[in-house]
Amino acid sequence: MNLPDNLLTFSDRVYWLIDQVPEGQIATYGQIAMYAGSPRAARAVGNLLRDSAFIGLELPWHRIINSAGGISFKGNVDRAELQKTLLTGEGVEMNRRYKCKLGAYQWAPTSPFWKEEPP
DNA sequence: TTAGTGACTGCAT
DNA sequence: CATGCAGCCACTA
Repeated sequence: MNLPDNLLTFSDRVYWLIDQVPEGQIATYGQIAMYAGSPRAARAVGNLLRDSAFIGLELPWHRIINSAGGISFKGNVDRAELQKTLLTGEGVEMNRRYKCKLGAYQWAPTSPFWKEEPP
């Protein structure tokens, strides 16, 4: 599969994919990793997402959650609270343990590049 | 080239 | 359910 110049690297695809997730929907780290072409790089996706904030990229970072349907911000309470607030504001219902029903909001790629299968 | 890092995951307890 | 843990991986210094 031929990828466009702006999606040649893993990180490029990760950022691009995350940017595709629409309001009111969510995706897991593992899901992003899979569509980016490295099924077992969920942890790396988390790292990239953390870096994106430092770099200054504007992404819907709050729409990415873990495989359990919860927020993965054990270390930063403020950030976790913000993520919960943002998601709730978009209609994604979360319980007081920062978890939501994955199946009810999970996103699926619509791009011609990943709709059928990962690159 | 190598070793360390961590917004992850699946499975066992 | 909630914890613990080993395996995994792109990045970086």
